Parts: sequence; C-alpha cells; structure tokens
Amino acid sequence: MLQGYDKYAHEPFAVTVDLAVLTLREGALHVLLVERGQEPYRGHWALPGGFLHPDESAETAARRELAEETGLADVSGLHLEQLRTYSEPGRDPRMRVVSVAFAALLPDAPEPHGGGDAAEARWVPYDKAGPLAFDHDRILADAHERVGAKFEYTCLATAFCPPEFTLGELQQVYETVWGTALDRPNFRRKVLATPGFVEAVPGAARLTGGRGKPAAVYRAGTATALHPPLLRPSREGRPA
Amino acid sequence: MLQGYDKYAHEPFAVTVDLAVLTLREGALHVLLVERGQEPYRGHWALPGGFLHPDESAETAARRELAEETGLADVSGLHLEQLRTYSEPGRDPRMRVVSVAFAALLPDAPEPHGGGDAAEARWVPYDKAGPLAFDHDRILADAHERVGAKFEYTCLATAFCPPEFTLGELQQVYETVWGTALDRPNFRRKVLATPGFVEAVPGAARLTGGRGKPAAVYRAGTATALHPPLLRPSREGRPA
DNA sequence: CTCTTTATAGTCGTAGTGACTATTAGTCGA
DNA sequence: TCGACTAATAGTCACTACGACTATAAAGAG
Repeated sequence: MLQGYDKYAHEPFAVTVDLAVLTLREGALHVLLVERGQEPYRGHWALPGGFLHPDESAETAARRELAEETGLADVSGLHLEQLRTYSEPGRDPRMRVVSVAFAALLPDAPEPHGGGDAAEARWVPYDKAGPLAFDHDRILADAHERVGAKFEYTCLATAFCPPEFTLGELQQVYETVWGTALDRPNFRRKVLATPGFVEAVPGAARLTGGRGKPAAVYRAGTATALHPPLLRPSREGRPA
Repeated sequence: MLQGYDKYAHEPFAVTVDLAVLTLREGALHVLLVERGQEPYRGHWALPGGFLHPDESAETAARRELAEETGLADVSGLHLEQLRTYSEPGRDPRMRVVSVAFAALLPDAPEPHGGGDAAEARWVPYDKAGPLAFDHDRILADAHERVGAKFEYTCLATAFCPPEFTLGELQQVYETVWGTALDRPNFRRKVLATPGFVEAVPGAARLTGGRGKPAAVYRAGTATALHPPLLRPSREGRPA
C-alpha cells in the first residue's frame, strides 16, 4: 500500500523499456535486434530498449526508443502495445532492473541505421532470433503470442500492411504470424463480412507478383474489434 | 537499450504493486479497498499495494501483499493476473513511482482484518468504489475490463466460485461481471458442452436459496481455455 | 491460343447459438 | 394435503457462421 513510504526503505530500481519490434519481410516475420557492445552478453543480440527518463512514461519512452532504433521520422501512428513487466530479481546480473516490455508492429521495414547507442541494429527472421541476452527470448515469445492472439479478435493485422494492400497480402500476414495456411475464399468472405475491417479503394487493382488476376486494393477500415472473432485453426477442435 | 548504463544517469524509481482484488458478495462485484491514513489522498480509498522488495519479483510482491491485506493463510491457489504497468510521471505527487498492477480473483470474501499498514480495509461494491486515490480508478476499471474479456475465452469464472458450485451460481458470476442477463438453458448447454470446464460431483445436489428444484453440484474442471469462446452479448451484433 | 497462376464467386453441410417451450423437483402458504 | 410458486433441466427450431469444396474470371508466359 502506498502509505508505507516512511516505513519501508523503498529500494530504488532502474526501470527500462524493452521493445519487440516486429515486421514482415519477404513473407517472414522479422524482429529488430541490436548487438550488444558491452558486458554482460557482449556480442549477443538483444531487443532494443533503454532507460526510462525521469519525466516520461513507459509508453513515451518506448516510442522514443522506437524512433531512435528504427530511424523512422514518424512513429506516432504505429501500433505500440504494452505486453507486461518483467521483474525477476536475477534478470540483469549487474543491478536490479525492472523492464516494461512492448510490442511494436511495422508495415514496411526500412533497414535500421543504428541511430541509438546500439553497436549494430538489424532485422532478424523470427525463427533465427537465436538465444538473446537477458530474458529477451521470453519477451519475444510473449510478444509473438500476444500479437497472434490479438489477430483473432481485433483488426490489428492491418498494422503489418502498407496503407493500401490486397486481401491476399492481408491473408499472408495472418498466415505468417499464425504459422498456418488459411483457405482463401473463406478468409475473404470473413474479412469482407466484417464491417469496418477493410474498405475498398475504388477502381484500384494490383498484380501480386506479376502473375494471375489483378487483386482489388483495400485500405484499413475504422473498426478495431472483430465480432465474431476470426479464430485460428488451433490445437483444439482437432480429433484429440 | 541496455548498454546505456554508463551513458544515461538512470534515474532511480520507486516500484510498487497495486492490487485490484475482486470478489462476489451477495450477487454483486466487490473490490478490496484500504483507507489512506496519510497524505496525499488522506481519508480517500485506494487499492491495496506496496513497494517491491529488493529480492522479489512483482508477482511475488503482489502475492505477499494479497496475503497481508486479506489475512488469508493460503493465497497460493488464487488467480493473480498482471494487468499492466502505470508509469505516468505525475501519478504520485510526491515522487516518481512506477506501479505494476494486478487483478486477483477470490471465491469467498472473508472480512479483511487490516493486517498490513492499512488504517482500514474493506470490501466495497464495485459501483460504489467512488473516486479512488492516485490513478486507481483507472486501474480498477482496467481490471474489470480484463476479467470480463477473459471470461469470454477462458475458464477463469470458476475462480470466483467456491470449490463446489451449481451452474446457476456460475451463471450469476458471468452475469455479475458482464452486467448482462444470460439465457439459462443456453448457458447450461454451452458450459456442459465444453469439455473440462466443469465436472459433476456425483450424487450431490443443493438448493439455491431454499426454493425450487435442487441443482446439481459441479467442480472446476481441468481446462483453462474455452473453444469456441463464450462471447458476451455485446454492443456489436445488435441492429446498429 | 492454351497453360499456369491468382482472384473472385458461389455451393453445401454442419456446428454453434439465440430464442423459445415443456417438464421435473423441490418449498411455501392456505 | 393441495395447489401456487420457484428454480433446474430437457428439448425444439431456425438461423448464422464457417470449413471444405467447386467453378469462373482475368491476367502473363510460352
């Protein structure tokens, strides 16, 4: 309780934010990693992040770090989601660090120019994001799970898409994040039946790789929730 | 990023946990509140909580505080869920406090004997949990929303029930948390059709208030997820 | 052309569910 | 002891959503 100020010696903690910045490149989920130039975990890869400044909230700090690490001028429209806070005593060998973790979703993936203090920053395929420093493997896995779960009942998937996209591209986003194939006509029916999920760009059509019939072009709609949800073909429901 | 140790003057923060301890009493959602005996917000009600000790995680601290505030001997089996972390610079007028918020669900509600430093602790109906200290109104609302959402796709509702309960009681839990009435036969069908949600206690039956046909008694099952989900009759799906 | 590729349209059967009605098993009050 | 009342449980019916399909349209490649 908060009346304990004078009673407890409230130990000071260092507070950081850690970011799982996700994007899709060439049909595969990628995550932004930085190479550590100092001990501990020197030479290991880690999630970008940094200390909370005295005058900012965790969300503000996360957005600032996101801008620094990606080099993007405008990160105001990007989806940033607080995951949870990691506070196990031993998670940083040097000192007591409590870290607020965020997931960020980017549509396109400009190569990061290590603007921050990172020795090197790079997009790494999610599957090859080997053992990371600290508990960042856990944070990254939690981010993936959260994003996958939110795809079921929100319109979050469009955050991975450029401003204009085809339904095939949107389906690829789902398939890549969930790691499962989806039936194309059924996916299409579901998306179009959900009001506000996507809206057609009149008259626009685009070829999806040079071949086949050009696909209609859509924009993200105004809806944020998905009712009823678009459930992933999960472990459940199978003949156990 | 975490290599910034020597560069940034990483300001120390006080880290606390705040608990939204929820229970059902007489068919209404109640929350455990403590009366503040010190400035600021002296005399106001607040969520229980306290500072993180140097050697414990936020989860450990939350469980410790929960035991202290409720006076319960065994809080190991209780559902404790990290909500999110609140870190706005001005949320505590005295100092920079970052708070990790949790929601806790209790089946029965023993009157708390203010074991901690709380001047007074009391169960307060959710609706009458007037303006709270700090940003605790927001935390409490977030807890309610999170629990309501989790009811849709998990078996969490049994956390509000005693070890043995009737389907009518379980339905009341849903109705109270969601604030909507549910059709009894349909609710029953749905719960029984979900394997592992509840399991029958053989031969047991109980009257639900002295009247009517005695109801069969159930225990919480082993399942944790609900597939397909039990969606609340929401704002969506209505003729807009 | 025709073959391949991709988008789009539509069909069919079934699980899930909302809105009901009917029946059963108790208590309470006259 | 006999209804009236109450609550639990059983069952019906129609409609929606969805998985698994087949069919057609529109492009490029050869």
